[in-house]
Amino acid sequence: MKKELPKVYEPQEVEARIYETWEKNGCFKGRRDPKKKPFTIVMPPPNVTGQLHMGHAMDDSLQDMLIRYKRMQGYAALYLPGTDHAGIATQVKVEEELRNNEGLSRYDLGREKFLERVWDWKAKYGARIVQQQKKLGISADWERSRFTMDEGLSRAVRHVFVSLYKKDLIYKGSRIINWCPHCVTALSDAEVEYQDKPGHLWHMRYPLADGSGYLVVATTRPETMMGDTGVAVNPNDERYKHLVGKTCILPLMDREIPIVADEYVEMDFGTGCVKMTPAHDPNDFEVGLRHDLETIRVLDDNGVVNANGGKYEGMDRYEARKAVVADLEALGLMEKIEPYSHNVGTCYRCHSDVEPLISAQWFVRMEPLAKEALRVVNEGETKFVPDRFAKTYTNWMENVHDWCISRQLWWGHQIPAWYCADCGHVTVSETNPDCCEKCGSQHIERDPDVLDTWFSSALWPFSTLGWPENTEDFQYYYPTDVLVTGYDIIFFWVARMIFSACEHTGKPPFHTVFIHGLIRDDKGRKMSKSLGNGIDPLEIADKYGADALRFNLVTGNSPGNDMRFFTERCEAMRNFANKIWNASRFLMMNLTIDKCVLPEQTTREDKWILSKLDRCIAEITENMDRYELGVAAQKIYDFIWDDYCDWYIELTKARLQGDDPAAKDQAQQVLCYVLTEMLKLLHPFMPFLTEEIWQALPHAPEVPENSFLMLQGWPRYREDMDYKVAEEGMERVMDVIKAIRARRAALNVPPSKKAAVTVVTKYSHEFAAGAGYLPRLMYASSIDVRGDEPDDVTGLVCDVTRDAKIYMPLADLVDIEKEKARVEKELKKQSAELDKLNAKLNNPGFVNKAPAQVVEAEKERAVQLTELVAKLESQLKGM
RNA sequence: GGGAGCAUAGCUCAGCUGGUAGAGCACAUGCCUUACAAGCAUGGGGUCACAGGUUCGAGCCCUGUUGUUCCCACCA
Repeated sequence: MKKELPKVYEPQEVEARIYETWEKNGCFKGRRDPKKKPFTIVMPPPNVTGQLHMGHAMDDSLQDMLIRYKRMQGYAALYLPGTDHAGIATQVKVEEELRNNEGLSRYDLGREKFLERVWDWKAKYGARIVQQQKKLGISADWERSRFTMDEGLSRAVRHVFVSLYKKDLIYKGSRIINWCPHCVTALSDAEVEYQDKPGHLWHMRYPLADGSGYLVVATTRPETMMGDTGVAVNPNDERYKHLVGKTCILPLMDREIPIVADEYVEMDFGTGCVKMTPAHDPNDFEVGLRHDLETIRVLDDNGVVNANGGKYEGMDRYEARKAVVADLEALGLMEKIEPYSHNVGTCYRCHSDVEPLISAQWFVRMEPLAKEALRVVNEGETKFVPDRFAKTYTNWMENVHDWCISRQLWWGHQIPAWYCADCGHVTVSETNPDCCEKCGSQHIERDPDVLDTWFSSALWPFSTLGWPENTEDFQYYYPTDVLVTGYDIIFFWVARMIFSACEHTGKPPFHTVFIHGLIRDDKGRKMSKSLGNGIDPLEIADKYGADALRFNLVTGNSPGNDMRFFTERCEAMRNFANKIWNASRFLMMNLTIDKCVLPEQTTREDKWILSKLDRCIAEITENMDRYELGVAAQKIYDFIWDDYCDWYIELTKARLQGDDPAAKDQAQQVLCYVLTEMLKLLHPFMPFLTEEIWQALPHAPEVPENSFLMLQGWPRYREDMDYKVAEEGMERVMDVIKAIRARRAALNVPPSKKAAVTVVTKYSHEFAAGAGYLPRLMYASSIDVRGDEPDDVTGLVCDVTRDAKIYMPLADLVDIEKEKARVEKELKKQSAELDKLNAKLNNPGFVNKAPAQVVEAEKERAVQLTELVAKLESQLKGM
């Protein structure tokens, strides 16, 4: 069964074909199986209109690696995908399109027609990202794909809303909220990004009403002064004590406002007098409540001054700022202007400055919910990996404010609350009511607002499984196992899933939160549209293969840390893929067996590689279980390249190309067996390549025809194996080979020039067993392995390893002085090491206190080093 | 104002519970060795930021310092 394969691996051709086969054969399907343990990952739903970026590629790849691993381990794995309606983001996009193409606003269309457009958009682009995920090899159960505005999920949202409302955990109230004048909606605290921006501190004079002078207030926001309803000073401030209780005149508005004393005011900041604008500042609002100050909103929903703003009405907030400042200056009321940099809240979607303003919104009462959400993390029912993120989470949860959940958008889950025009009662109901539940009036109107998009995402781990129905899926798969996401959405999403799940299902939604970092460009900058430094994962996958991309994304950094993306690294990973391809190609070219069974008799080099494989399996399994995916990937990389390719294949060539059919079979069997196991270990990381190769290999007799690598069992390590002796022997031989290579390289001897090699060692039997491969690896024309020194070593180059002495007739190539210097240097190095070691062993502290195992190992090392030093000394003496 | 991360080879980063410093890329030398030049072999290159401490032993643990990045927070 010889196969002709291209010399270079071509992922482009392979990947699409393999994926299609997997999908056609239902390999990704989550199947409930009472005999198996479930393992569930719900995919963080990307935005419906989104495009796959590097962050998704990493997030999805990590999930896919975990799910493939668990699937191979025999779990009933479910990888549940879906998309998010992404309220603001999507609505903004459709509005943009509408404006650009038809010059219309959403108000021109009206709510119903506009929503039709959004659904059209969703239908058009919603599947795009799924196609992109498939290119990466994501093995999600696509048939179960959910959308946050599906009927089922919408029912869950209404159910939750009503349930929380009934428990008084949702309320409507007038509070200071973050308002985005560009998106024209309220935002939650989490949706505000603070940026340090250069600004000014304006010192403005407010004349006292009694004409006895003026106060100077310092502000960063002069444009809100029309809404000032007081000036506050600290009660202990001697400068102003006499003014408390008096009034001053608000300039430009000619309104008399009280001077109040409040602890909130810091005496040593600014002037110690603060203008109070309760409608536009959360602190002022609180002060206003304490002192019964009036609340006057002066900005409308678009950030434009309203009728309360006097002559400034109709001005945009920035315009108004300029006008106010100019007018105050003209009146001589501007005391001074200082440059001042301060934190300005911006909208996480459009980055406009957020306007704090008073507004009637719906809120989730967080304090009672946070309690359980904190408990499950503190008590370890839900673990963060790496665990430092648990602190991030608990810090946030401990200080969380009530969550503003209403949005003045159209795209989303409309709030299930109806207002009665007659009695004012609010009816909150899962089903649409005909009349007011209190007075029976039919004059009821539904709240036009929709819910925060994260309100529905918060239910994702259970709403996607059919909850609130107690479905079989829900019973079997819930709670889910691992949530994989970036640290940037712990607050938005992870925290909210946890408290929602605890509240509604009584269980935390997953036992592990696996956090990864962000992907940055090669200079360490965040990838962003505005910088234009984003790298398209699909382009990379096209060029280097999805496998190479995946491997790149999982290696070279530790969990939770940001990663810089280097295209060159993809190249290195592609080379790795190609390396495996060629190793496999080599095997195919030499293949005469049609079943892969580990032979009963094995050679020492077979035992060596099997033993290495075994350790590799054990370690990689452990790493995978500890979410150390990068370490696991690195280990399989090293094993394949260094141990299997660079050594083992070379060691088998003599047998493969020799005349002994039994030896030939034996070598093939082991090669094939080890390759198969390696492919399994590598499969979670490089699913396409491994599947492609596996399909072409002979399998174990029990493996059915037409089966897939992705559905094979995860390798087990064989505890019965004890190849320690074989392994050590092999490594002694390898040391000699390496020494010969090094000497020849140092002397620039081309491989074509063979030499007669003499090895002096007490382990000569180990070399005898290598008669087949040694000449090739030692570039030897003849090999003489002996226990005693040869009689005449004149004209021979000498080198030593810890267990052997090597002679080669290359002396004519050697500069004897240089050679001496080299040996002396080596001797010095090794002696120093030996001295250090002896000092350690003579230190009673070490011998008595260090673990016996460590002491033994060091003693052993000392013996070896002593031998080596002795050899070096004798070598030097002979020069 | 709190909290966290990072500082290791020229570059980018690994280094798990403390036990002789690693990888990839880059560099140098020699190789078209019958799987692979996207390769093979060999080599150079590190006071593990700094200062203390714990320990028989510290890149790793503790304290402090410096530099840097990020998150949170209602000083106008």
